[in-house]
Amino acid sequence: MSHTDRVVVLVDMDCFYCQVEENLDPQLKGKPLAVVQYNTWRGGGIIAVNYLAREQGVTRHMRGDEAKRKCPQIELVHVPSVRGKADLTKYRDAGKLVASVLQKFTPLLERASVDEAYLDITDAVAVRSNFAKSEIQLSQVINTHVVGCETLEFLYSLYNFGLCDEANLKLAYGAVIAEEIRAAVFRETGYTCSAGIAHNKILAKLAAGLNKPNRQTLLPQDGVESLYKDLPVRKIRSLGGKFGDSLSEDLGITTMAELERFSHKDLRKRYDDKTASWLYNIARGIDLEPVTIRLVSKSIGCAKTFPGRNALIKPESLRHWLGELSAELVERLEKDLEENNRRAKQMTVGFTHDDISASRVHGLSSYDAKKIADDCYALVQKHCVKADGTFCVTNLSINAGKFEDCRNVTAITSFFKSKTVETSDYSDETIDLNEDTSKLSFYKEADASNDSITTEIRTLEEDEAKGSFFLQYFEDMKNSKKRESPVLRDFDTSRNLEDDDAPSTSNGTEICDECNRKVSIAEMTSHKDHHLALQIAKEEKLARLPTITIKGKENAKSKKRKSSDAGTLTKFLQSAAILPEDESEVCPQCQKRIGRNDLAAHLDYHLARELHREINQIKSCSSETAQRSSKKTKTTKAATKNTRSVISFFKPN
DNA sequence: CATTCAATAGTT
DNA sequence: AACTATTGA
Repeated sequence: MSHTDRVVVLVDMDCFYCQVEENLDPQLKGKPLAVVQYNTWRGGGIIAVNYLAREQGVTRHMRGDEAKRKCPQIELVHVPSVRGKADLTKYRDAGKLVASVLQKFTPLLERASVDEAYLDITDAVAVRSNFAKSEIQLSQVINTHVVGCETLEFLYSLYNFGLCDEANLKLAYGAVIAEEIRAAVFRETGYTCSAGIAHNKILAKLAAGLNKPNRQTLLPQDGVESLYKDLPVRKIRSLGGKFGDSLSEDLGITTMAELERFSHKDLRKRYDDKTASWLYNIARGIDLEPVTIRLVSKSIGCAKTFPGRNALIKPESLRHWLGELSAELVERLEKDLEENNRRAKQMTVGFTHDDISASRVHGLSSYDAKKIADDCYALVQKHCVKADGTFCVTNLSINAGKFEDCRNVTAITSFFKSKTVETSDYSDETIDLNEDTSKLSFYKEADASNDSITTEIRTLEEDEAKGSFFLQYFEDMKNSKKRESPVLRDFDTSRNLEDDDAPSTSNGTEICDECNRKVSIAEMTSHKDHHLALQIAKEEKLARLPTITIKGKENAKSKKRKSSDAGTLTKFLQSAAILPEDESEVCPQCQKRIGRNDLAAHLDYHLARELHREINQIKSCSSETAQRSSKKTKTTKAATKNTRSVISFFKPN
């Protein structure tokens, strides 16, 4: 029961609105592009920029005109204007399509915005690792970056020298599944996305932003320290605004590493218990907030600003715009009723007048645009009209919420009560019955039948088209001899506080000069062996890469030799560190002192590292062709030549 | 005169 | 219920 038990993925669509436009009009692909709303004032406001345009320095916040100046070739797509205001329907619909794909991988899906969602794939990972027949291969995580080390090094560490903990293995399977998720999203929607894989939501979100676009990032718990070293506090979700600024100012800090120096007690002096605990945990990469099932929004609203001279001062214009807003609102509410079988019971009308914002709540008995507009008009007028009878409104919004389910929900409710505990590990998760659980293929299937879950499994098995996670899940469950009882996860935020007085670096450890990680002194020898053996693994992986031709004759032997030779090689390297100056030279790559006779081989080691990095980059950009192919050829040659030297480096003469 | 619009969560 | 803060495209 620890904070590293879960596997959380944050899927974030790349410049989503731009991708939606590119797919609707494929001619736009390959061109710098921005999406703008309204073109009346300085070319409209930019709300999304694709990566080609970002390369040219185009950013959000810019006006369309400014973007044109920066990047004359840029294509500007305008958000359609309906009833005088921006209509974001197509992006909302595209977001729903993506969510429907994500849903196939776990019911524990939380839509965080139109283009972002959290997935708790802990159970899918458990299934994978329980039934895995072989080690995870690099090819399964070819688009994955790992914070703190090379992906290959991370994979290797999972299976050797006992350095791996269960937690990192889970994340590795999480990355494999995340690759599959992103591939499915692309296959079924044509959109690319980035993802973060970590033990919690905060870290998953942070990780997802590290390698964009169309890449994913695994953030191991032991990668947090290096990442936090220079990470500005504002990069953490919810610390990007005023609170983060005041935090930085109050504590006199800039980075997360600096925040970690504050004890819980120190934080408690300035913040309430909840905030202090949250900060304390987050500074250590701990976040216990659960992924909650949420597929639909809790409110639906629309708004419009009337800046400067557009301010509303006449009753007719006020009534007009409330009419437009309520028309849009009703349209969306009716669509929502169709899709989600629910009705909003309350509305809130918001308004800004003379720089003062206010809002009023009102019952919502029917989806009647005229009645809503009239009700809103009365409320706004009552509040905004001054003593002299004039008013000046610069912003209007209408929001609908307090949804109630229309459908007979008892069948589903009773299903959860009777079946959830025995079949699922989600019993501790909040399940909002306002959600349209019938959309979950699993629940729908189960609900449609009164038979037991086992019967249901057979139905699913017979239906190949239902290629969901659950098919595999139940398949594995059924074949499993022993099944662990459901585990209750602990999200109590008051727990998991480490002892304030404990030293941040425990005794008996040293920093490995290869990887800068803390390693216990007792384990240092085998840890060093790990780095050496890693090189052998790299040779093997290099040899296996399909686009690279390397003589593989030494593979089998080098693997066999691994255990027997690693120790001697360790001694070789360690002795190199204390060589006298006249018999050695300082390596220009790593500044280590290397015996003169071994310098050539040592340089090959660095070359192999570099090659691996290059090859990784080529592999991960497989869509590009022309420009890359020349580089690829060059690299292939170099790999053939140099890797053999690396092999010989490990071969006893 | 100018991001604009949308959605959520927390506080009082 | 009203208001504020935050995030994100």
